[in-house]
Amino acid sequence: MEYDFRKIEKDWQKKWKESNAYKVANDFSKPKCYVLDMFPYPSGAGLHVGHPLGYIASDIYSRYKRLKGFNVLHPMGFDSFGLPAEQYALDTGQHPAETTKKNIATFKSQLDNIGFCYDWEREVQTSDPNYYKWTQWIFLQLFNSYFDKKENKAKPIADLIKTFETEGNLAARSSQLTAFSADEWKQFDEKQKADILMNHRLAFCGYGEVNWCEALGTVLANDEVVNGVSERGGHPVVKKTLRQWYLRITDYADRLLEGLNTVDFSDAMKEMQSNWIGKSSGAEIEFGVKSQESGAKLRVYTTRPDTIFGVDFMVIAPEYELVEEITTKEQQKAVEEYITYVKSRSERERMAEKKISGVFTGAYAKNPFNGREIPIWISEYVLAGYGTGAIMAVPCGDERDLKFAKHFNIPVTNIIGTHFNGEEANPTKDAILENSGFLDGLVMREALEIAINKIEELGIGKRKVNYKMRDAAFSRQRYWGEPFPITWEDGIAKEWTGELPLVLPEVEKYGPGPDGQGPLANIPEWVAQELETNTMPGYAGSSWYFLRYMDNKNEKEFCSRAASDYWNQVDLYIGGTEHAVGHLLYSRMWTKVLYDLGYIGFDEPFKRLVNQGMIQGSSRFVYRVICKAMNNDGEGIEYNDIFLSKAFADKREKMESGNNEWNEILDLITHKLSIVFPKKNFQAKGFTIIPQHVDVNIVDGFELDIEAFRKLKPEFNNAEFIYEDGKYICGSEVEKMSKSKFNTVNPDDLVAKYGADTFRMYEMFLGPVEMSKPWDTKGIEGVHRFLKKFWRLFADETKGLIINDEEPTAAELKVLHNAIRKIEQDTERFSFNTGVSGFMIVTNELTDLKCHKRKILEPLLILLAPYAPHIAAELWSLLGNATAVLDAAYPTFEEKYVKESSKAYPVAINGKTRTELTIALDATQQQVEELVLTDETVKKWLDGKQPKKIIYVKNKMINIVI
RNA sequence: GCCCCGGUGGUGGAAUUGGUAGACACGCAGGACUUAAAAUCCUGUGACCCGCAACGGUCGUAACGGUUCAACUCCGUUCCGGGGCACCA
Repeated sequence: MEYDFRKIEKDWQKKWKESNAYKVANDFSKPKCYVLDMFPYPSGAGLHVGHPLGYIASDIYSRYKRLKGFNVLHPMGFDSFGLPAEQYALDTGQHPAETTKKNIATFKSQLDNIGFCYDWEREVQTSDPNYYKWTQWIFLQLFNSYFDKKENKAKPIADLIKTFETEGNLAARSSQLTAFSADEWKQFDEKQKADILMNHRLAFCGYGEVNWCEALGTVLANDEVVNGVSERGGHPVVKKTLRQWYLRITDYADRLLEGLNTVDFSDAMKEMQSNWIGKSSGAEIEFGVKSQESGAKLRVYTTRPDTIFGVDFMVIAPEYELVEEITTKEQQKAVEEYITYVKSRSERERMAEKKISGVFTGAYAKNPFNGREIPIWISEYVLAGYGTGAIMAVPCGDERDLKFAKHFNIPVTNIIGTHFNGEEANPTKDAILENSGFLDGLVMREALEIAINKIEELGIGKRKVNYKMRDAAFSRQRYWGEPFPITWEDGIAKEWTGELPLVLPEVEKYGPGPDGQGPLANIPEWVAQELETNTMPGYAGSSWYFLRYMDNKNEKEFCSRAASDYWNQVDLYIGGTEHAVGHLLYSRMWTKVLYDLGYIGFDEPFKRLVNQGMIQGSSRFVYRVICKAMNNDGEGIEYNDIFLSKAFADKREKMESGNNEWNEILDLITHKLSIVFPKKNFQAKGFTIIPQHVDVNIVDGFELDIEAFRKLKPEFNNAEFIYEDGKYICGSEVEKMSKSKFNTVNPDDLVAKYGADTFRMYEMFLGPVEMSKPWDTKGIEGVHRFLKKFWRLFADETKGLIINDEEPTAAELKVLHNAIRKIEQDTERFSFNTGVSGFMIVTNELTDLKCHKRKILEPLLILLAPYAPHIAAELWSLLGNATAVLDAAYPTFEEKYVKESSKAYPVAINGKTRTELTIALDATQQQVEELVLTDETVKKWLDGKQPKKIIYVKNKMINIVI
């Protein structure tokens, strides 16, 4: 009776499907547990071994919770709108809906293969009109709401209109919005009113810069732009301003920050989010510009108004509105050239640039306190979207400013005395100010407040809280996304009056529309209805999908209140850190809005978040040689079907024409040429080595399977290989797992070879779920061996079942209960790798004890069921159980079976362990000291001396200080 | 550049709260079983030194420095790898 995993797994998957074993009911009588994975984008490459890492972890946890009596919601779906499908459509003409459908089918079959406990009845797909109907509906809620600063929450825009009608916009006096009275509001025409309301809507329209590629006639995503040119075709890319939709997430900045205190995310994650929000306090200060009689003012934001006397220059963003106005004639050309240069640069490049660049405008600002003239510069490191787009540079206190000053020979004022050495800027707040007018002699920390007060008093600026976070751009000039249920009449955006969903129309081609508009602008009927031609971005659908799973068939609501009250927050959310500041912030914001508007009863979506590490690919390379050769008859060829093993290719750095390494390779090539062209007598003259990715699936460790290689690439049927030690060794590199790098490993292949249970446990055994690591299939055998060994506790090849009903011994009970404790703890704390090793240990121990007792093995089966559900189900039923192991009761750990009365303590001398002593657990300090001093090893180390101190930590260790 | 994470034997990793570094596996080496292979089982396996022995010694958790009776764990500096930086998802 062998462990026939192929048959067992197929049978059980079939049984589970037929019996609806994973159906989740909205059974409100049971305690609930909501376990969620970040749903995947169904890419054409299918699932690779990196995807299931988190899915297996959550599956184990879900099954574990079910055994513990919870009603567990553990759904799966697809984030099926997105750029790759659209690009594929552009390339091949296939409708994204078609390819997406195919890809989803592949993903689902791959997922089912691994034996996950999803209730597919609850699946959601963001590109399904029945789903995006509600995405559009929520968008309209955002569009029809504003953020009430007083109540610190979203409210219907109708409320705001009422306020305008009765009190006008008096509150606006303290902000940058225009103030008006109730009467004035009533006088405004429709367009004026609409424009004002647009300044308050949570989803609003504005203008923003995009990566524009003229040659492709389209807007490009950041990762489609490489070094200022388009990734496809290498065309120039510039900034272009287009009308865009935004979400007013900045209004939620404070609540997003505060909410972090109520959720169980890692400190790193919380830190990333709060850094992204970037709350800072300081002041906005206005500086007069010298050359401007018009009274143009330069408004800067600074967190350090205390350093105002140390300002040696100003830097404004190249996009700053006053650039043209203040630039002097002499500097005009230089400024224009610089701005042209900056236009070709992405924001990322601008921030990452180490090289200092900038240009002087010729204009000077005036320090409002001492009248000092300060040169105004333009530099790319100041971004228009941050603060006011202008900074005051204080080189003695800021490294970046100091480098800039040094580079352009701008004299540096020292206001912090000895705290500044002229070499390195010092951002201290503890220095006593010098050269600082009325602030002289004050500690900076205190000067800060005094400076702000003075600035406000003089009316040259005001206290200001600033956020680094910007409002979220919420539109794309693309096809494959949710259409906005918005129409434009006379420049006024209005809610579309039809019945949702507003279905994405068919298009003939997926290319861009006119003037940088999306493909929808090519459809006459669409344009005729004055419908918005932008579509929503990828994160629209993913910002609320966790709510739809709760009640995915509901046609009347996005989710019934009863369902969301019951399932409530996601108890455990698993996904990668790459979503730290995108998806996780947007979904938190949407949840808060839905809560504010009374649609759900909680304002944080995810109670606990676990970040799974990324499984990287371990790529393999072959080194192709392109060589030139000649023979004595003057015949010359270029030949490129020779591959060098790694050891030779590694020498290429050292190679120079004519040196030893070079000649060695030439000889090897010449030899190979004599095999390919037997009578020609070619002599290799020169060569280049080109590393090429090779499919990792035909490489064993580092050794290339040449037969498989020839089979896979018939064009290399006659290729020659230069071996080392009789093998062809490949190069390797750790990279992202991707089809284009030929380093993807398909779980299907591993499941076919070792079974789903082995695959699941191996992925967990690889290491902590949170850690990133390159994939390596080596080692899976060990896990497979373990499952076979586990099987042999129950069944013998020849004798069949070997289970008996004898009473367990104390030793056996101890082994079992140690395992219960370890595995339960490890599962709870998400340490699945040590959990797996716990199973290995208990199996090894029971094998050594030759234990085949039902009373020991049956509880063990329940422990294993979440990790390896198929083998557990099979053995469970072989033991004669009529019920499903899925709903068995989790075994309870009992202390009494594992209790010890003594412990083998490590005894250290000066911190180094020298021996071991077994001592009763309830021993006192004095007893231990006496005992320790009689020990031979200790005596030897003491060498007759008296110990200075004996440290005894109960249940831990003993340390003798000499 | 900025923010976050990581670095432990030949390899993946363990050490949960500062308390025996290397659990559990892989690989490798040797052995048993077998006509043979597969499968399975047993033994050894961080480096170095001494030695008849070892339940003997020294070193060792990226590097350097610090705190402590005690540091993989805490602090500081540096190096390397990964993720994010607002239109990939």
